[in-house]
Amino acid sequence: MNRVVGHIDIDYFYAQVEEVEDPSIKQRPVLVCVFSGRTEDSGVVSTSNYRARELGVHSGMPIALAKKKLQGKDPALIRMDHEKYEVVSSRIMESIAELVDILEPTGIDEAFFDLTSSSGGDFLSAKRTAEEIKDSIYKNERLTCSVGLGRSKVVAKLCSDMAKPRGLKVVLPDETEAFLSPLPVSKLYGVGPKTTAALAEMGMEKVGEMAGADPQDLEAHLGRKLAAYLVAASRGADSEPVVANLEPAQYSRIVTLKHDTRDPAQALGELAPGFEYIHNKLVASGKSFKSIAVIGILSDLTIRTKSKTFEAPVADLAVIRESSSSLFEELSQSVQKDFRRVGVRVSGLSYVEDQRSLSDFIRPSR
DNA sequence: TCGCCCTCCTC
DNA sequence: CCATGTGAGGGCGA
Repeated sequence: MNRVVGHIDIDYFYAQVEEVEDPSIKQRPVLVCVFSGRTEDSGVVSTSNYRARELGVHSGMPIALAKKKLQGKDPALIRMDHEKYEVVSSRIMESIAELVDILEPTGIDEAFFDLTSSSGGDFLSAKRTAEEIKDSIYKNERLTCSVGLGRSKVVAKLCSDMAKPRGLKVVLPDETEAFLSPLPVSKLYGVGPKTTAALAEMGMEKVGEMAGADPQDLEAHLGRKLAAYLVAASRGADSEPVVANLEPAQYSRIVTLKHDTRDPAQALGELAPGFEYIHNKLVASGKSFKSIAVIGILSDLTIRTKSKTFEAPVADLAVIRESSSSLFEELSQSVQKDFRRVGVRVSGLSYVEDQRSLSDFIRPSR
């Protein structure tokens, strides 16, 4: 049977949530900003509405630069409120889950879903479900979203991307090759600037050119996994299943320092709330970690890490603090420049028997 | 397997 | 002049 895979993406999510909360800003450029706190306007634009985009603002743009572009345009600058968006997101995900076979959230505002068995492989039936999802989100939250349907994750994601804002695009199985072939390779999920450049060097700019490429050649330039993925994806034959309830593999926290420094004690001080945040995550999820890393982003924006792995899983706040301390000691001695940002990450997460909550025994899935 | 780095994703 | 924050995954040398 046909696989029927969907991808949903809420339009300019953070900014749209802010518009719903305060409709009076809707006609203005809306910028949801991450203020780093170094100077008044330091930080970046996380999301903006379409009015702002028309005026040249985009995600990742420094706030000061965005303000310059919007002089005289009466922009609304709003501080990002992650918890608020998290609450809205959870409600939406729960509502979608009721309408699909499998739901795989891949971010705060997007998810893959599988409709293969409920649609019986029929895209017309799946399309009706997709419309139902869109309608229910609009009815309940007043938020618009874009949805794509195709025979694989890569196709579904491309469709939702092309459908935005507020659209629905379906690519039927027998339309897939013709749909993919003329697209630039950079449109494919997982193909960023570096991979695009590498492919261009091999003479490949369109997806169709990869479908017929020599796998050995691709592998030599891009590595085994990526080569295999690209050949499959370019034919719309990527076979990654939609999987519900993916467990996080790591928790991390990075902060921007008030002032650049090489002093490990300073770095540690500003990161202290980060240690607690990670510890809370571990406790809440009932998990322990096996590896811990500290991350330093230097004044020239290069990234350095230092990590260690324990023989057995641990979860103590004191261990996080003390390991980070000694790792930062080592890292600061090996770098020539000051830290601009510092972070900590725990990985190799696992459940520890006596930390599991009762619900895990009542409901063995998880 | 570990440690480190690179690439990519989203907003 | 200014450049956030979170997480996944892969390559590669040791």
